[in-house]
Amino acid sequence: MSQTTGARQAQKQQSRRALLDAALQLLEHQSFSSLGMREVTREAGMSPAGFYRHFRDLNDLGVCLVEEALASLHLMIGAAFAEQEEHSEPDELIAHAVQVIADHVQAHRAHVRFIARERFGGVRPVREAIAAELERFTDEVARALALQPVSAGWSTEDVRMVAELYVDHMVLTAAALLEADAQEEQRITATARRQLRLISVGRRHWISD
Amino acid sequence: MSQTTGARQAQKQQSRRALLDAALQLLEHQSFSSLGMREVTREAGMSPAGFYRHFRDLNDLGVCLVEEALASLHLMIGAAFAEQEEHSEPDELIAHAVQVIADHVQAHRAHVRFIARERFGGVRPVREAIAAELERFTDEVARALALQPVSAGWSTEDVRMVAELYVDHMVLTAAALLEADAQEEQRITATARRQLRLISVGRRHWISD
DNA sequence: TGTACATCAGTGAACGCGCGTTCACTGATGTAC
DNA sequence: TGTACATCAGTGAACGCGCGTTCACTGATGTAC
Repeated sequence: MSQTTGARQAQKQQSRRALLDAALQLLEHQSFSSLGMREVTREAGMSPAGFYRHFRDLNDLGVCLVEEALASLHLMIGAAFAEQEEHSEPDELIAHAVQVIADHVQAHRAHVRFIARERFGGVRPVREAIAAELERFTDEVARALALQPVSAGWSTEDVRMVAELYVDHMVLTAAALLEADAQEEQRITATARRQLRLISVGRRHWISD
Repeated sequence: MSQTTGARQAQKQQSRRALLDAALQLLEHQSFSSLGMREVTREAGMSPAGFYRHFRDLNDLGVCLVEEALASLHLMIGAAFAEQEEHSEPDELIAHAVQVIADHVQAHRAHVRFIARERFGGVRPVREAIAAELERFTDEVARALALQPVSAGWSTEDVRMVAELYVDHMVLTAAALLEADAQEEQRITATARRQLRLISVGRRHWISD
């Protein structure tokens, strides 16, 4: 029976999860390059040698975290764009988008912190994995932007440039929200809405080459 | 005589410089939180114990690096704004500003890398020092923007929001240029110019509250 | 169902190594007379 | 200028400690008959 046959696999999966979660936990107060694997196994309640049953080394674990963190981001942006028809007013749409980011930070704090911290961090494999995922992410945003009426007649470079601006802005806003208390959160989201409005005004009056 | 009296101080200053430079050198391939102080003294050609004649610990050295790195950035932005009268065409001004950034990255590669990498890095004292300096930096930019004719009638919040957008954009562009070869540099600067133009268009058509 | 063997996730001890910090020291530089 | 003493930047040895990795192992889970 597959239910019992999978028991071992299920346990292994659970241990792997424990290692990933332990790492995310520890990364709240340090950056990835200073993380130790004894530290991670200790936090996960496993003996040091057990680590090697799941990952080749810490960088391997790091790359898995990148994929995991950006998968949830993909879902977020998908949801945000899917709902845009519900908001006829541009300002309403912007307010909603910023709220989606704030909610995402609330729900995936550790993942967002990891991406923000390691995007320009000192560990090449992790940095490159993040760059590659954000690239794909920007493509996705560019495709969605190209469908909006305001982009009619725009060159692909111009659409892409706006997509990059939005993605960078989103990641920076998320990073800023990480350390904010309730009051700072108000200020940050208010500023983010203004900035998105400025970009939106720029798009409406843009003359594409 | 003060020339000879200062000999000891001058030598000390030189050793301190050697430690800072050694750290900057090592930070090309790792992040600050994984830096070791034996590593730094080794690179500087000094015995480990000598370190304590100059810094309390590595964080102390890190904060000094922040101040140093952002001092050169202040000079840069000052120069960029001072020269703006020479460029009557907005597009020319934007192209010039982007060139100033590219030149700065070329001339202060290690400093720029340090700021980009540690801005959201895992070492709190360093992160907070960078945040504080960028804050002052943004104030400076906001003051310069307020003087431009296009900002007439704008609320201080709106001017500040644009300043933040510019500073973030500048730091991101500088970070992107760090790892770029000649061809990528073309793409990055071209995109940066487009983005600044979009923001510029947004500013011209903005209606401040 | 029961039995005998295979698999393999996780253990615990061991290894050599580099770490950060301390300490008493050395010897060039600085100062007082 | 010359001498005797003070300062203090930098040394080299020593410390205890936690690191990453390896190894033979244990015992629960899975498989074949």
